[in-house]
Amino acid sequence: MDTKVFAHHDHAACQAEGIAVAAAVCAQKGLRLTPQRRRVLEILLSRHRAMGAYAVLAILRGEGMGNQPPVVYRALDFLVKHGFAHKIERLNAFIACTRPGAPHAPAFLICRTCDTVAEAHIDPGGGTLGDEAGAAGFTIERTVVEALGLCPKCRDAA
Amino acid sequence: MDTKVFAHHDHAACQAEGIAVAAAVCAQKGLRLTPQRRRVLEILLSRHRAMGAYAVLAILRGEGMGNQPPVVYRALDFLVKHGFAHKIERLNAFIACTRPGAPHAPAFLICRTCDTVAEAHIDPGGGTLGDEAGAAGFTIERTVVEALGLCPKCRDAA
DNA sequence: ACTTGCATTGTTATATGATAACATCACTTA
DNA sequence: TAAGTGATGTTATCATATAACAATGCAAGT
Ligand SMILES: [Zn+2]
Ligand SMILES: [Zn+2]
Ligand SMILES: [Zn+2]
Ligand SMILES: [Zn+2]
Repeated sequence: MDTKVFAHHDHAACQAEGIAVAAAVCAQKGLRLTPQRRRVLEILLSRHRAMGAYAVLAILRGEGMGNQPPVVYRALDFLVKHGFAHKIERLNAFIACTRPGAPHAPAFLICRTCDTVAEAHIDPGGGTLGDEAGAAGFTIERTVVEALGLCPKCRDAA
Repeated sequence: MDTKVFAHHDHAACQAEGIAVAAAVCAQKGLRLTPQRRRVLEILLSRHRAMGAYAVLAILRGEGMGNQPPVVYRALDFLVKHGFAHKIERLNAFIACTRPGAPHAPAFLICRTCDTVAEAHIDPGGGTLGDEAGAAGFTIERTVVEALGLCPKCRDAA
């Protein structure tokens, strides 16, 4: 799990690696990491928080890289579709993936005080829910798992 | 788990019980299950599907029980706050609780074909995620767990 | 009955999140 | 060059949710 995000870490490396991996995966799969898409990913990578589409759009606007909602939604759709970003349903917001390229079932730890979001990885068919789904004949294709609470730093501060 | 919702069952009993339990809990806790709130709960209980706030509002309108968004959002807030309904984050929609009154951590199985939603119950601090959160010092207060896939009926039909 | 306080409801307006539709541009390939 | 495809620009609109304030209803205490 990437709970390092709750503590000090080499964040410049986070960002650089995120972009580098995305670029490598795109090159390998024949996808086009266009300037807009790359910039949106950079924006998401700039912090370990989820950002709303319109917050991203505001930044793009300031840089002359797009003025209308579809611009940012298209970029976000691309990033989410290919696993470079995730949508946090609870927040209607988006965050860069910390394990891009590799297929995985993400889960998120969301601090209600500082809004930091850590990405964990789970077995989508595992646990109690997987057992019950199996017993009921329900086929799980995708999971949304988001835990809300307090990160260690904010808990200690309280 | 209430996966009976994927098959034939005595649904009239579902509805009657939902209302009866809500009324009993409200009486016991000094809450007011007003006509509007009761009616919204009845609407949610009418099917094992999540309904958008505006879909509920459309029904209320047809019955002269409210014309503006705040009417339905207030009723939904009340029902969610006191555990008579849940919000499905993935769908921006609401569903009646199948275990009202008792505190619980719900999880949902959402069929992408027929839109039926079953409510399961999980241990919020259990499983891989709970372990990882504990290891990271993250305190889980609430969980959003939504599995998307195919219910047995729709899978057999495919 | 009166009044005081508080929860609920009515209503207007607006904020926030997301997509449809269509024109234009750019890059690839025949 | 021409056609085909994917990406971008742009307008308009839809969908979801809340702020703010007025009016009403209800209960407790006098
Ligand atoms: Zn980092
Ligand atoms: Zn925090
Ligand atoms: Zn039923
Ligand atoms: Zn189904």
